[in-house]
Amino acid sequence: MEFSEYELADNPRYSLQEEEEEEDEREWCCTVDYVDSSPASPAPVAAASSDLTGNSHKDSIQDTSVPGYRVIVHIDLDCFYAQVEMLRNPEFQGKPLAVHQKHMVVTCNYEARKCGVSKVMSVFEALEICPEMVLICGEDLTHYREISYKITELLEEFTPFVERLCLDENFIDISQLVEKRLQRIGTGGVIPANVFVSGHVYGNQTLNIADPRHVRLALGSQIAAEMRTVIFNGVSLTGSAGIAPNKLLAKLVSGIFKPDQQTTLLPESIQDCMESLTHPRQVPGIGPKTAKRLGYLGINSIHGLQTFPLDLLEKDLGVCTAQRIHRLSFGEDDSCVVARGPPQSLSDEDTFRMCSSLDEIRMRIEELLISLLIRLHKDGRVPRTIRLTIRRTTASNKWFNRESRQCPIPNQLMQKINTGPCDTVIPLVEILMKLFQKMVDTRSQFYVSLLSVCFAKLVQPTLASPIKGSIGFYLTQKSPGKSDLSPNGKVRRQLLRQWRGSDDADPGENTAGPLQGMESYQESLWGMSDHVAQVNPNLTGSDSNLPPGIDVDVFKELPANIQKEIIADASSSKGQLKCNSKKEQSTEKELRKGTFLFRSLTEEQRKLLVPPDIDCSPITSSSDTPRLDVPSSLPDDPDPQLEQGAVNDNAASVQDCQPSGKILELGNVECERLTLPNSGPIPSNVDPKVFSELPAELQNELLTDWKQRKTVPKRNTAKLASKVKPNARAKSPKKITKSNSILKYFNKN
DNA sequence: GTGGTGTAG
DNA sequence: GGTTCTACACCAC
Repeated sequence: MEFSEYELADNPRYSLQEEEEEEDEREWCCTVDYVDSSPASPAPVAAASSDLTGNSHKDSIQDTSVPGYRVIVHIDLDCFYAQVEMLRNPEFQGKPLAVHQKHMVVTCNYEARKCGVSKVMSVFEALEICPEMVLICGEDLTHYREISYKITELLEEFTPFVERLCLDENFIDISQLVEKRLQRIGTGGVIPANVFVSGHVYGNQTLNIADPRHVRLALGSQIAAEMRTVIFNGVSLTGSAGIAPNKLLAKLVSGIFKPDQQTTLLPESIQDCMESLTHPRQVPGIGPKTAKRLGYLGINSIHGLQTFPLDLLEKDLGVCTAQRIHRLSFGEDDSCVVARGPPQSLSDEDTFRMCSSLDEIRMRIEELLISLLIRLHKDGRVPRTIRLTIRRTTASNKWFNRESRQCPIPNQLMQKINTGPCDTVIPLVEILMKLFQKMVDTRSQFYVSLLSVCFAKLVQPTLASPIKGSIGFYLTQKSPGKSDLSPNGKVRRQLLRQWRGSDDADPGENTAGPLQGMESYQESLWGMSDHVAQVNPNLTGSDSNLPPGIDVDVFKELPANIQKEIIADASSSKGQLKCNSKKEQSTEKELRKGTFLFRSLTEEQRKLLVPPDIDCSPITSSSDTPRLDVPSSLPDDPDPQLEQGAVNDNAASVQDCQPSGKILELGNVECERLTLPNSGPIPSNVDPKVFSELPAELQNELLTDWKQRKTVPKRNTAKLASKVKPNARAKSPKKITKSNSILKYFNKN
């Protein structure tokens, strides 16, 4: 087993130095001395394990070298989304509130539950039951994700053995914290008689301090209570906890007393606890499919599962699954708590009633992609794979299975993926459209009700060419007075937090409000903070004439000329950013994402902004040019827009995303001189109409760009494209500074 | 090793 | 079935 770089090298909290600090700050907290950063001390050996779903974990950090009774805590935030929303909108406190995604209520607070509202109820139904209910759309998970990671981080202050189950649930293995505390309170092996259980005990079972298992669980309950207190002090959210000898049981009992309570399960009550479940489906680890198959076997109760012949079960479900769920039915679960670190993939998806046109598919894919690119930029890692998932409804048969296709991301595109949407959106959309066409015969009628875009195989960019915004970038920067980048330094701790998405200071350094800093990361998205408010420092919400729905703070972050453009657009009834009630929200969202301008352009206009390094235009294949691994049987996309300005007449293909340079070529061809308002000469292969519809400033930017490119030594790019290696081309002098380019609004570098 | 699908929470 | 994610096992190639 190996510790991930994240776990050991990048996480200062697990260093010895930090342990000493932790001891000072919180004397009751056990030191984390089983993870030693010194090279002489080998990392703890982990056992391959499996979680409740049967997934094995080769990189578990469970330390099997320490004997003793396991104590696992499961913390489940109480109606998480609703709590977050009440925190963000204190005026909603005490009112019935539900959070919905599309037409479904996904969670609601206890006031709404009192009215009969429940999860997975339609919004319509919920409002009928409770007309005064506050309804909040929870489709944008950004805030929830932020707070969720903050909570995990707070828990990691106790121990590194924290496993995120989902946004609002964590498992914590506190076995070693318990052992430490035991050593501290037990003098000469004698346990004080005043050991108690914090919170409820399952079945009101009496604690027996003569039983070392009871003592450990009791101490565990105290640690769990402290964890809940830390969470509440840190983010003002309450949660319920379960304390038990394994993950399965901890999860089962955490929900018994809610909200803001906890339950400890003593070993003698395990069988009672399991038998209290009315159906196998209630066992975490037995999902709807498995439960259905059990139903076919006539197994509809825990007792039925426990007593069913294992060999028959194995025949039907396979040996592995059968044995696993059979053991689960007895409350046995030896799976380890696995700190997984950063997510292995980032995805975004959207559902809709029906989508049957390619244009709409493209638009939705682009929206998902831009949203994902922002998260990716913040993450700092680079994906090697992109995946498109769809759910379609055929005319003959309604089915809900998902289908997906994926492909590697071309190297040169991968390297640019974190620099800004201009560089990558269009080629990535083209890739995704190809993947879509790989699944759907677009020549016939199709209906799609879900689209999901996923970046997978996330890797750190090499330190040799770190991407700004990534941890790698900061680690290679030498800034005066901040040279402490040692594994134990607080700078590193902050970097970790930046990666996590909360830029606020260390606990203890910042005692301000619970949500402070949660949104601060947005300021740095796409490098907008590099060009910031000093452009127009006096602007305020009251005098800005901003269109409704635009966040003043975000607006102030924008360059002055863009601010003017927005105001001008707002005052014009024909402005591109004109808002209707629905559009207001998307405008704000886009502003927050820093992509509003890009999105306000037509596709053809955007293509003009594609930087020269990435090109989707067709190029004759070359042996030394990396190619995207999409089967050539894909139907070629006869997209005329792509062919515009192409080097040759080949049909556009995903495979042809090459670093050659559409704009570079534009700058090198003999230009037809056109007379347009604000115009100089524009390249012959630029549609004058498309160009003329661009905002004047963009026209000027492009003209300047083209003019500059004309100073680049002339060369036959069509030939060059097939000869020059990608890396060499990436470093070619054609890469013009973006300081005066509209691209600066999108690029941080 | 890669890609597609299914299961799970 | 309904949402929005994230993760991983298993299988085919």
